[in-house]
Amino acid sequence: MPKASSRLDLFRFVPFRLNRLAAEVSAALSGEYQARYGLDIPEWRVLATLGFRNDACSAQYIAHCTRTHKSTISRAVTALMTRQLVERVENKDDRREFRLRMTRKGKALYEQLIPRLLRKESEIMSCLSTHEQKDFARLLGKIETSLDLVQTSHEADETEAY
Amino acid sequence: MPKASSRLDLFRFVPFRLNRLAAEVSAALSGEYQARYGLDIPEWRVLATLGFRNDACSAQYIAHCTRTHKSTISRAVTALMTRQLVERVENKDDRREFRLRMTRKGKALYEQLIPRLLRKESEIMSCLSTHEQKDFARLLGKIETSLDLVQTSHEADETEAY
DNA sequence: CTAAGATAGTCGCATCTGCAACTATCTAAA
DNA sequence: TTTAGATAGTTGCAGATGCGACTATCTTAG
Repeated sequence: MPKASSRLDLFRFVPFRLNRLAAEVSAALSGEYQARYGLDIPEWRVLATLGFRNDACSAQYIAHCTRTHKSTISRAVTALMTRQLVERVENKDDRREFRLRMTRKGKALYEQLIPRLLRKESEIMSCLSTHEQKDFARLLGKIETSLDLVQTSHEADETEAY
Repeated sequence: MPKASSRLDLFRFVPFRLNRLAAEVSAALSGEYQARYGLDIPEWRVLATLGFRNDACSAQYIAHCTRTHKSTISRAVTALMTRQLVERVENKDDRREFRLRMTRKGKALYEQLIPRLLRKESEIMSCLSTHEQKDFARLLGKIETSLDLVQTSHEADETEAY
């Protein structure tokens, strides 16, 4: 019996579709944070993390929970400090690390940026009904969990412990 | 009335989740095509396109339908030709372009690789039930359509026309 | 206390990839 | 036919980013 020749339709192949979709969505959003505010993705991730946790945290923590390499975060923090959007203070309890927080200027930018990004996200997702959006988020969540991508609050506490 | 302070939870923000998930899934697959066969993503996309369309096609066509920059495809094709996995022939009707196709060696590699990649995809998606997998694909498709990411067969014909 | 190993952050290096300029070729319009 | 503009593909360049080495600091075991 001859071996059936395998074929793979790239357009039905989930890894390819995720890559392409992620790239396209990022491009759609970059107009907001990049063109308008001169931020790249790692810089935006730093601000987003600092803004959500209304609290100073370390570069390492941001790297962990955004799954971004620490050198990338390091460079993003440097750039943000140069622009005086973020500042850091020594941690007396562990002098290896710094506590990062947004400056007043950084917070102002953040407050301007967030509604724009949320609006863009809504636009992109508006092709799905409310129910479908919830479903999509739920399914994404299941895949994330199975790939161990989900940062539990417990892990966050551990990383944050000092 | 004071303006409500906006916050954005990165872990619920779909663009971030898509980026992270796509990166993780790519990393999971790279063991198959990269570590085992020394292919990078653009090279794999070229092979996938040539393999699915059992037919010679141009670099430009591959760039269009995989949404990859033509310079990236050009370099991938060069690398694949060096390894004798792909060959190209002049198109007499349009001497600007070349018709690309896999060599026997390229097809052999492709035939080995496909089942591995499909198995990996299945593994990753196995955290969803069959019904959920279909649902996920359907929702992805709706988003892709609304972002105009879907290559219709009509467009394919147009691009392919010569 | 000391030594070995872990961790935070920085930086040089190599790689990847998008942009834009360039050549060659084709198409269409005057 | 000539010329302007479009298209296929290549390549130099620059920016982004992952890796690994490095320093400084902390932790833990003996």
